[in-house]
Amino acid sequence: MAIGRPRTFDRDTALDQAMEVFWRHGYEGATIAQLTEAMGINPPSLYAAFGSKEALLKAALDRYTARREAWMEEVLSAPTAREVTARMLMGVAEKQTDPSNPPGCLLVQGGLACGSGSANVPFELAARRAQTEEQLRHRFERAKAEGDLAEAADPAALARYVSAVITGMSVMASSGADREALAQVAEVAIRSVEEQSVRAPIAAN
Amino acid sequence: MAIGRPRTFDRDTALDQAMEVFWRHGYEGATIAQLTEAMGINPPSLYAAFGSKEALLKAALDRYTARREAWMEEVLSAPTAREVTARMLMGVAEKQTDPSNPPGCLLVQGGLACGSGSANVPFELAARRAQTEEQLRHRFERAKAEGDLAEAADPAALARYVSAVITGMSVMASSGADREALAQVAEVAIRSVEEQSVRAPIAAN
DNA sequence: TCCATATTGTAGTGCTCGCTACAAATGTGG
DNA sequence: CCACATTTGTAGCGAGCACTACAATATGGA
Repeated sequence: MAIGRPRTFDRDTALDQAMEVFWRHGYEGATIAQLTEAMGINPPSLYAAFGSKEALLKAALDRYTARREAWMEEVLSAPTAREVTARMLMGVAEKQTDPSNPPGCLLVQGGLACGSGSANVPFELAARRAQTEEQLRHRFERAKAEGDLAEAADPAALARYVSAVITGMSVMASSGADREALAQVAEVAIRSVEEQSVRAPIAAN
Repeated sequence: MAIGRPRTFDRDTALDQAMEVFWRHGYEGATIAQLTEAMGINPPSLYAAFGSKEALLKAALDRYTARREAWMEEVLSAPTAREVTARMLMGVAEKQTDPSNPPGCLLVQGGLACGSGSANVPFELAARRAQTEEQLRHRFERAKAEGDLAEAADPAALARYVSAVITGMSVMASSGADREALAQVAEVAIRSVEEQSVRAPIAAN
């Protein structure tokens, strides 16, 4: 059997370029022409490799979350809820203003409201944002079980709160806020979690 | 001199309908066909009255902020920084989940990232969001001068923080969070400002 | 060497976009 | 009742959209 003409581009490299376009212009604002030019390929190659514009977005989102996985694990491995929050928010302040990427977070910039033809894109992004919140909730539940968070603390509410602050920072970054501005916001938020922490945590590790 | 055929629609009513379409679908996701249908007019009437799609958005934004002006003044008239924040965030939790409007905030849902042809729409929205932050900053500066906020408090940072939380809540609301969820976030954030308040404020009002 | 298979580049497809030309309609002032 | 000014509805403009038909090209296997 024959194998066929080999593809001239690297799938993941092309996906990185597409990610950047979606990140900067949003799903609806990104055109196939912009995407193909950034990816260095022609439309038929794009459609053969990814299927559709929306499927390309999903592939880019998969790669986006996969890229942050290692960092997320490092964040969640911090010994206390307060330290988890601090690493998380300070990391976000840095990442969202990293000049080697578009500002903000792809899961927000991708599109909060879309036209009727792409109505499920906002859902897709929201579902991926919810994953981070869930990871935080689990971590905070563990913190409470370990006596690190106060008895009165609500892990789900805290996770929602941290998640909301992250989103707010993302929007700030996308409209031009610099790292110091984001770090100031992070600092205030970190104290909120600190406030609900037990003063002398068990710190069993 | 003659006066001409009278217009058959009310400008502000039509603007309200347009506002809702932009709110629900974003600037790029809203089509002229959707707008004219919601406004109950035909394209030539829209263009004669507002000039262009972008000018229509700006008119809708003007109306949006004008509508909230009275509420903002009521919020800012609260006696302490803590109370200002509480009224603000609890009001936001309620307004952003009010079923008589699309969820979230028009200044966020309108569009964070846009295609190259509408690049200044995100700027326009960011500028309007910045106004709220500025109002909060002024109010917090006054609070500090009145001895209501601690000496160590940074009014600008606090205003940025509250502004970021509002934005985060807006995104949460747009992806389906209910009022209780938003109120929980608000509650945590309010405690952050409380923490920077002087325990027995001068409360000179 | 020739076939089978897959990708490539060119050049479009139909469709919807924001926007407008134009003529009929509807009012006021003389 | 006529002349003028403005709006209305119809119909359609060029441009750009996501997407694809097709032929040329490049590989591995027989």
